[in-house]
Amino acid sequence: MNPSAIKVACTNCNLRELCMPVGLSDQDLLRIEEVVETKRKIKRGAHLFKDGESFNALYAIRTGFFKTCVATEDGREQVTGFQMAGEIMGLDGIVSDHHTCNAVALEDAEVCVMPFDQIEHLSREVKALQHHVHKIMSREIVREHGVMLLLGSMRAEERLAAFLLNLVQRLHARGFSRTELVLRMTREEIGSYLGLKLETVSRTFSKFAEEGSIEVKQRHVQIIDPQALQQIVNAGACA
Amino acid sequence: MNPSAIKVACTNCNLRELCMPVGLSDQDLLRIEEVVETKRKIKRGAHLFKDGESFNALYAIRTGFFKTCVATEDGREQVTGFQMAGEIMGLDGIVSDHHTCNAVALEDAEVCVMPFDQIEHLSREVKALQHHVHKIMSREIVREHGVMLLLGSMRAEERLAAFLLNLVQRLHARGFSRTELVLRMTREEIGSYLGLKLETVSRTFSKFAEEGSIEVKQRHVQIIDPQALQQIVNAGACA
DNA sequence: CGACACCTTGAAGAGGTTCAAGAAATGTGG
DNA sequence: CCACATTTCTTGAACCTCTTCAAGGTGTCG
Repeated sequence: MNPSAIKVACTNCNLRELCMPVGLSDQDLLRIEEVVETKRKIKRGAHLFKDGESFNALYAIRTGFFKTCVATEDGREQVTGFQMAGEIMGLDGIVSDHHTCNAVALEDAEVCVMPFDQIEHLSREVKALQHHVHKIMSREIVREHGVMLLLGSMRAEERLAAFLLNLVQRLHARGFSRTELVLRMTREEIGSYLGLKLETVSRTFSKFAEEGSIEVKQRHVQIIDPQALQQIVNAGACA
Repeated sequence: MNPSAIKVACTNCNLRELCMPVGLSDQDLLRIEEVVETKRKIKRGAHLFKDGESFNALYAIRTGFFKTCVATEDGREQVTGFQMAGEIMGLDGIVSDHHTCNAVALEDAEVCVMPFDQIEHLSREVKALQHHVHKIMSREIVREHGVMLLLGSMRAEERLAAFLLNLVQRLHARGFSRTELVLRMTREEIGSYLGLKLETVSRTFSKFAEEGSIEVKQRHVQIIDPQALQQIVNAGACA
């Protein structure tokens, strides 16, 4: 058994409303809690799962921050997302019983391990869980539509502005500041996600800072003028 | 009732193995057939569903060809995919009970309408159906990862080559030629999907034709040298 | 404290876009 | 069935954004 595996209790988890259906009976909640068998700790830089590994479970992030990325044999890499507390990882593995991307912790992290056969079993009995699983997958599909829009039709400044706004919005939903954030990823990782080179990311940060929209000190970013950023995102479409 | 609604029979459908789980008992198959209540005909240019409409059903394409696209209020548009016979549309609508993209027929089409509440109901009882639904959603997530890789890290030629190879591969799986295809979409729609302008798409077609990899007559494309196209896709990663 | 990873900035260059014009195909109505 | 309007496609030339290459600075961790 994994030495970093720990028993878990959804009942007291403050992320419950993020990863669990709402309005469950106490009884159903307890049954789901049995599915969420263990926690697993992941050190910064370590993989939660790797491309090619067999798929067994979905993972709900309790603490920490992850990136997921796909890679081709010939060395191309693309960050497909950044995940934070309450978000679910591993959905890519269902179709082929093998993971098709890598999940890497960008800071020390803890995830809840949810064996997928148990999820399927229980969601045949608990309607709310079933629908919740469907919603989670649908949400991921819709999120990726948004990324495709970003990659396919936005320019560098628009991409970075949209990225920053998305990040703070998600952080704010978790109780953090809506104006201040600490980036857990490198410029290169941001660039990969946004389809830009790290130099372009860096330059664009500097440009936003010059314009007074943000303040940047390495990975600490302060959003000074969120509306200016929003403006940048919307303005581009007027072409 | 929709005048173009027609009773359907999965049992004889030659696309069954594409949209249905395999190894079903005759009994289960009949039950699923009840879920697939009706067909619906869509004229070229008409919407199957629109962004904002309430979500009721998933759609399996019987004949015809679709595009799905997202749009922002401010006029930006992005084609998120092209769908052909046997593929499932509408997954985007599950999360919010409303569709978040547009599905437009690029040629006269017929789809099977599968009310989602019935799918959920039945997949609580038929394990194979449940898993099949999960796989379909996971497959879409993985597909979109591929598009993100394409948009985020490939150059124009690589994108178009990958696009063509993907199209013929899917067509071939449906019994069509693996070297000849008729594009059902405009250069502009290809461009939107690939994050390029229509002029770039056109120029790149011409370039491939000059190099002898393909022959292009408007929307008729003949793949002369598939390996050359594959080469182009792989080569780019060596940077 | 030193090695290493990460970030910033500049200058030159390439790839893709934009603007523009014309050609080919498609659809429409008489 | 043909003429005309419209849409779609191709191609050229100038331009612009982002990349590439390069160097130096900053921060971090053992």
